[in-house]
Amino acid sequence: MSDGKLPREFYTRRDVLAVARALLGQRLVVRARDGSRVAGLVVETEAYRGPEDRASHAFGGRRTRRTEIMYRIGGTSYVYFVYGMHHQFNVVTNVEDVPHAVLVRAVEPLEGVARMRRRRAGRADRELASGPGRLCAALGIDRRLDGADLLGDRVWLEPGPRRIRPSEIACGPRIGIAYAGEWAERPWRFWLAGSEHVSRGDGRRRP
DNA sequence: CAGCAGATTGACT
DNA sequence: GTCAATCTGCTGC
Repeated sequence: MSDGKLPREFYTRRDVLAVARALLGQRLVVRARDGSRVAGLVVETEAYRGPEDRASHAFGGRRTRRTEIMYRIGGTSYVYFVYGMHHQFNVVTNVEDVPHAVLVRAVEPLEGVARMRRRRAGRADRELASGPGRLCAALGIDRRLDGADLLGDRVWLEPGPRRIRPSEIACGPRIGIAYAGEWAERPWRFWLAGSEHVSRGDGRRRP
């Protein structure tokens, strides 16, 4: 296995915050039904550190059919369905049995843009994948990809086109987890400062 | 097995 | 800024 995919060691690092930062600027690729590629540059992520993180689905070591995937080895895809209509794509990190994961919240369209425009009919390009539900719709990610190996051939990450400097990375509180108390305040959301493709979770929060 | 809230989005006041 | 859509998984009766 020596193609351009990010290696297993990228995902099995013990620090999920480091992986959340390192994912910025990488290329998320989904293989379409006809074998062609649809891909985007990761511009926004959030770290979830179960079992201690109250905002994580794996808080308290919760282990159900849905969360079971989070306990797999780093480099596994965790896709779940929320609000009755949206999918969310996560990257499982750390070693087996440690339920850490990174939610990919936004990507900048790179390949298969015509297909994304079709799937997201009527949206401006900067809104094609600027949100966790939007990027799943644009890239064609659904629960069929839950549990997929990110070193396999259905969905994976490749090194991005350029190196990201630490100074380009902004951080702030995670979105939509107000119920998580003090955990909601932790600055575990990361994005490429200045990107026009980050989610509106940004501007929408706080006065 | 009913009720409810959710790692959101888009339409509308 | 407000709110419905829509359904799964979890919780509790």
